[in-house]
Amino acid sequence: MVLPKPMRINGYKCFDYIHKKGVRYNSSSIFIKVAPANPSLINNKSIKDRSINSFRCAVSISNKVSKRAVVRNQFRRIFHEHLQKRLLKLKTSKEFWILISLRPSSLDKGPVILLREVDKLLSKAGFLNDSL
RNA sequence: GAAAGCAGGAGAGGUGAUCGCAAUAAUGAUUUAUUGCAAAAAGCGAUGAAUCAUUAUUGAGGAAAGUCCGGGCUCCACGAUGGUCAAGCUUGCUGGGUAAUUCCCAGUGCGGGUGACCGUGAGGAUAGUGCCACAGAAACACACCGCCGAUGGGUUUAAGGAAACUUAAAACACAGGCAAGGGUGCAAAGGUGCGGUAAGAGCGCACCAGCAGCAUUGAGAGAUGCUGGCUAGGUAAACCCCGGCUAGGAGCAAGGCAGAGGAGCAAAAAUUGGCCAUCAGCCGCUCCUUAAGAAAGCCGCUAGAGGCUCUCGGAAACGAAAGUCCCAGAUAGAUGAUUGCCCGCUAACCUAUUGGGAGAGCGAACAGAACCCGGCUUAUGACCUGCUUUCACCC
RNA sequence: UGGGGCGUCGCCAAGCGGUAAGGCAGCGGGUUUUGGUCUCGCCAUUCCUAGGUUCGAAUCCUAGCGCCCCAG
Repeated sequence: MVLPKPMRINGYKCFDYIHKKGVRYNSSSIFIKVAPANPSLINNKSIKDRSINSFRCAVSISNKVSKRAVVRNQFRRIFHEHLQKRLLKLKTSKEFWILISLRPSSLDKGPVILLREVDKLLSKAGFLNDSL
């Protein structure tokens, strides 16, 4: 299961903005960056006006995590499905952009452990107070 | 029955359901732009764009990979054609195939295998240069041990002679002859046998191997036969020589067009230019910058040296003709999750058997399109089909 | 996409056809009352992997694996 297009982040400039302005939360095999939304950077009209809820997410998996594209695709699908479960019903007053990035050490851990780490990091950022 | 060889097939076992993602199409709704009717507004209509909803269709591989070759396509540079030189090329037996190739098919020679069959970078080493460690006499022309003492000279002995001296006499081995044998080494100057000789040697002969010439045969690489004189190691994936081929540079991040800004020319003609190769027709035109750091304005962008079926030509690679089909186009990058039924396989253990375990479990390998094709290479669990070989047993 | 380079002992490395130098580290002995210093010795079965050329490859050729760098 993959997030629908309006919940993803598009374009080089958006990622550049998150990397510069976002607040970083670390754990052993994952880090996430959270930034308030900046819709002026999105030029694509088809996506700009639509917003299902107040989040946009991106999952970034480096070549160093695994050389094989199949493995990286599997990780991406697992993460997207998990994020859809957690964030689809949440609503906040502001819009936020979230970037989730895997470190190379995450290959050895199973997906269950990694998803727990994501939950921890999201609650650190202040989004998942109730669910935990 | 066992062990092999070759060729091919197919690649989450099949088929449904629910949810989800992407693209396209249709319908409807909303918003918006242009425009028509209308004096204007309201309203109605047309066209386009965006979003949402519903429905339908489609949605990765045999290697999508490595990016190792060859092209298509695009722009820049460039008068045309031919030749020479330089440069580059794993280009290098023959004939064919292909858009092209370092690819494919068929054959020749050589090598491997009992065989089916497999492999093959397969021009030139008297065009030249280099290298061949250690060992060994010597690594390209040499003599350590050894063999000989024909020929020349000498010493000693023997025989003859009174002596000088003489001798188809013997021994020694100085000059000399030899390269058979030993030893060295990956490799030592064609190999084996017989003759021959002082000893030897292609010195002579027979067979084998190699070279040259001739004949026959084949499209050719070659094959077969006869004759000849006996012939100077290896290495060119060392430099090189010969023959052949290539002709520039960049690469879809190519590039093109909307759009934006600036400058100039022209003001309904003419000229120039564009659509467009020409006529007609239409249009204000030209130049520069920009047109995001790869999508996020559009095109390029998926109809292609395309797939499938059948026929014909060919030994095959492949070619020709006909019919039929449309089969991914994303851009932080779409293919996933759950599950029903059928099908296939299965461990420990129990039992002692075409069994239970099993109304359970598993259905797995390599692996993810990014402008597109053809090839090569590499990765790949379990499986299916056909042909062939060897061995064993039975009839 | 295009181009360039490197893999040799635990680490740094030399060698580019003929027995794989050297330093650091490690281990053992000696010197010393002990430690350090000094000194002697040991330490590469496979030179990233697999084929090939060669009498003989770390070295030459081909294919693969891994790592790094440059250009836009």
